Amino acid sequence: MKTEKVDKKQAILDAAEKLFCETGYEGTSTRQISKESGANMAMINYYFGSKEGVFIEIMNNRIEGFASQLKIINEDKISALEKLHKVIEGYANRIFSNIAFHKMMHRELSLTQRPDMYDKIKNAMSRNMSLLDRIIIDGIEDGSFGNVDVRMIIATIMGTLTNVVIAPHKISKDKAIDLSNPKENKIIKERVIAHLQNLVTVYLTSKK
Amino acid sequence: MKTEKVDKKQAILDAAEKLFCETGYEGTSTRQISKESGANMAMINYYFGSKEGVFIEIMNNRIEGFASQLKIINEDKISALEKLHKVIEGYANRIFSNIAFHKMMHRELSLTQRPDMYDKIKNAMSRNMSLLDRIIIDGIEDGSFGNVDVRMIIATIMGTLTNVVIAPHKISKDKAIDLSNPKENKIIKERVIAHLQNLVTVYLTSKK
DNA sequence: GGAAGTTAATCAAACGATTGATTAATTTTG
DNA sequence: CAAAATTAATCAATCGTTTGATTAACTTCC
Repeated sequence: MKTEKVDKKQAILDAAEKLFCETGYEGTSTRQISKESGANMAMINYYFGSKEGVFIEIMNNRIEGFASQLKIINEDKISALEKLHKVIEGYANRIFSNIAFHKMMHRELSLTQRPDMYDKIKNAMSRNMSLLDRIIIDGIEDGSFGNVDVRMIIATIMGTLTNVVIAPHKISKDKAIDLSNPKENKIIKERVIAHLQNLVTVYLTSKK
Repeated sequence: MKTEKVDKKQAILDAAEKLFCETGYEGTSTRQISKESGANMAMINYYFGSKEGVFIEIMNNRIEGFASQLKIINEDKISALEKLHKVIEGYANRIFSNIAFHKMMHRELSLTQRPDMYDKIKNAMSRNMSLLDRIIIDGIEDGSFGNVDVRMIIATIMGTLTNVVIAPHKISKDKAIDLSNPKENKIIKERVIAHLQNLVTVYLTSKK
C-alpha cells in the first residue's frame, strides 16, 4: 500500500509559488495558501516563520538553480559569436520553462518595498549580465565584433525574451499566444531564439 | 493671498498613483492614500466609489493620453525607416517620462486577477504594436527592408526599452543608474534611442 | 520488551491589528 | 437655505500570527 507521503512543507511551497505568481505577494493570503496546499494555517509559520519566510525560501531555491548553470559556457573553446548563441539558447530555455516564476521575479523587481529581495534578484541577474558582458567584450577585442554599446545589446537580448513571455502577443487576429500550451511554447521559444541569434550575428559582425 | 485651491479629488489621484507605483495595488491601503493626499478616507469613496475606482480612473486617464499621440506619424511622407526611427523616439520619450507608471502597467500585465484591466492595457499596447506592424510590413513590401520576423522585431524594440527602465543597470562598479535623476534619465534615453535606431537600421536593411 | 519519556507534526480556535467601506453629523460653498 | 464637501467614528470582514492541545512516531531505560 502506497503511503502517499506528500511532504506538507513542499506542498506549502508549491501552493504558495503558484498563488504568488498568479495574484502577487500581497494579493495572496495565508489562508489561501493553507487551503490550496491542504496544510493547516499554522504549518506556514511552523515551517517558515512567516508568510515572507515562504516567499524568501521560494526565491532562494529558484535563484540558486539559476546561478549554477551558465558558468561553463564561457570556458568552451569556441568563438565569441558561438558563445553568444549558446547563452541566448540557455537563457531562453530557462525563461520559457519557468514563465510564471519569471513574471513574479519581474514584478518583484518593479516594487520598492522589499529591498533585500530586490537586491537578491538584482545580483542573480547581474551574474548573467556579467557573463554576457565578458563574451561581447572579448569578441570586440579579438576583432570578431564591431564596436557597439555592450550594455544596450544586453538589454536587447534580455528585454526581447522578457517581452515575449510577459507582453500579450497575438498569433493572428483574435487568437492570442498561449505559452502554457507546450506546443506553442516550443514554437515561440525557437522562434525568439532564431530571431535573437540572427539579430546579434548581423548586428555585431556588421561594422567590423 | 494665494487661495491654494488644491483639488482634493486630484490630490487623491496623485497620491494613489505614487503609492500604487511604489508598493503595488494590494500593497497600498486607503489610509495611506488618505494620509498622503491630505484627504479624509471617506473622500476616496465619495469621489471614486472604491479603492478600485481610483485605480481604474488613474489607468484610464493615462491610457487615454497614450493613444492620442502616435497616429500622425504613419501619414508622413517619409521612408519606412524614418518612420520607424520616429516611433522609437516617440515611444522612448513617453516611457522615460512616465517610468513609474510604466512599471505599474507592466506589473499589472503580469497578474491574472484583474482581467478587465489586463484587457485595457493589452488593447492600449496593441495599438502601438499595430502601428509598428504596419510600418515594418510596408517597408518589406516596398523593398526597403529584408524579410524578417516582424513580431519579434517589435518585441525587441519594446522589450529593450522596458528592460532599460525596469531591470537594474549599473553605470560602473557599485554605481547603479538612477533614472529619476533628470540628467541621467536624458543620457540613458538618448543612448537607448541611438542603439535601437542603429540596430533596426543595420538589421532591417542588411538582407534586402 | 514494554513502560516512560521525548520529539516533530498537526489541528481548531482565537488573537490583535488592519483592511475597505459606510454612517451620521458638521462645515463650507454658492 | 439647500447642495456639496468634509469630518470623526464606526462597521464587518479579513489579515498574518499565536496559542494550547492532540496525535503519532521514536528513544530511553529497567
